[in-house]
Amino acid sequence: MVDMIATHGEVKGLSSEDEIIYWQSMTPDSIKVACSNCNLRELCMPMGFNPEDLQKLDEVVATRRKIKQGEMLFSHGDAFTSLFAIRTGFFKTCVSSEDGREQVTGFQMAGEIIGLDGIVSDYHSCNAVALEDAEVCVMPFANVEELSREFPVLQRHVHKIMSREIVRENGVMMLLGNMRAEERLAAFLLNLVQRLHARGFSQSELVLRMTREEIGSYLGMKLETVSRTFSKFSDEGIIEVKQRYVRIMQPDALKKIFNPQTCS
Amino acid sequence: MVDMIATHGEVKGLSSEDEIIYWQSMTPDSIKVACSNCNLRELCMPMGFNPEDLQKLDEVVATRRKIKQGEMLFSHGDAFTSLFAIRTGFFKTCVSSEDGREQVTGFQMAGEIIGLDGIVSDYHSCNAVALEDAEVCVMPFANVEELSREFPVLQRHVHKIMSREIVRENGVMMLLGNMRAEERLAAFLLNLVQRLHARGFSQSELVLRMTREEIGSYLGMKLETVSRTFSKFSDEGIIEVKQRYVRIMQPDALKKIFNPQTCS
DNA sequence: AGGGCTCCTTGATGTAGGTCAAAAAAACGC
DNA sequence: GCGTTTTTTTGACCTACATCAAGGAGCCCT
Repeated sequence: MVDMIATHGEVKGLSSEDEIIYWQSMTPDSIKVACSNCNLRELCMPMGFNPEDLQKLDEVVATRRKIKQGEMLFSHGDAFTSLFAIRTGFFKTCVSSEDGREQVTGFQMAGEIIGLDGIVSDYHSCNAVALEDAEVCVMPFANVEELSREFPVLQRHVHKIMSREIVRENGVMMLLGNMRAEERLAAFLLNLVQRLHARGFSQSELVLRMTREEIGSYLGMKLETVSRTFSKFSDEGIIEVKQRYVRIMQPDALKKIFNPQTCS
Repeated sequence: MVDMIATHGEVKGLSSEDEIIYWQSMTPDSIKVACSNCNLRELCMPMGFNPEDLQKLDEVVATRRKIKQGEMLFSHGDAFTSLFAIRTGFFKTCVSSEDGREQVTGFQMAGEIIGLDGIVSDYHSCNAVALEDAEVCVMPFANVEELSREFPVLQRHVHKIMSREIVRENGVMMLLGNMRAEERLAAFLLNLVQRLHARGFSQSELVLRMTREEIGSYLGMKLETVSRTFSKFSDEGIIEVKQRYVRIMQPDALKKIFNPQTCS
């Protein structure tokens, strides 16, 4: 069985014929987004709903929105009204200091939720940029909170999503504070490929949607260092790199670089 | 008016006579924690409750718990059941990699909430260590969620607390990824003193509750570099340092180091 | 009061990764 | 299809911070 690697933002089978027929069978007016029959449901929605509750849950999503590559979904200072569930495409989020330095705080793919930074102050504190053409489900936060009160399982889900983000950032702090360039890049690749694999893609091949500079910004290193480290891994036969395409030849070697303990 | 600087974990007036009398006037059995008349309420609880709701809200806190300096409130792998509101004392939270490297992910003081990392997987992923004798309010997360469903203002409050933590960590990522040692330490001092000031302490004097090594771990630098940078600031007359005691002589100079843009 | 801690400071030296520069390779626009 | 722009790679050199090392200061315990 051959895994797909082409488009990371899409989940295997998402743009299936079912999907197309579903859309065509409705008049433009009646096109209403519906979590209840979304292939991504298991990624961004809680499990274990009975059918009628699931119907109700469709109300979280108000509309969908398409974002072209390079465009911003939201940016620093924008009023916060909604969370966004990524349907297709790939995003980066970044903060920038007054003097223009930019820090990429994360890369997000289909099924992940962005916009959580806006809750605390009612305006966004970071930018979300589409790294490829994307579509998101717009979930007005008022809806999220209202339905959370009604459905404990949704409430718990929202809490877990936020907690997961906190724990992820803890891990990035460990990377940035304690790890060397090779360890950071190994961790980065392993994390990406693991998330892609969870979406039905290959666990050994991927196409990077971000530049060396963006990877570097995320990992606290310069683009030249990213490039050199890729080359080093490649020379050692750990990966194959051709521009944005990466093939992981020796996943264990990567794991060993990231964490010498766990692998022999 | 002279601000206090002695004990960071306590908020000005917290251990007042009122407090002592309040405790003495009750029999041991009837001692029940109560947010409704806690001096810290405005720090860790939402505003704008009417008295009877406030009564109800007391149910979030099950018990209190004292933690001695150096002891852990929770540690990696512990089952997650509760969030903790710090009443007095000062904590650090840290994660550690398999090979023993430790990354301090934050320092927390009175009125702040810790334990959010545990929500996602039902066990804690970091350690919380008391840097001085401390007392926390134990808030079973089940209570928090139940009352959140009943009181939208509490629900919103919980969401804001988690979002604030996400935004804080974004800022730390910027520090670790983009800033030089001096900028990191300046940012660190300004942040600490600002939070202390919000609790009624001086905006120019503070006593550090953590070692140089812990500061270094948080800021991604070695303890020697922390020490040298303190000395440099001291030589330049920006601060006065005597071991753990720090006096900020030129706050604007610190701000300028942290962010050249905002200050002239 | 004295001995053994831990914590902090400061100096000398080393190095990982940053900076600068140039060219090659893709990607893009018309 | 061709010129322009963006992205990537690689080399040569440099620097901010790490590492190693040695004292010194404060603190706890008996």
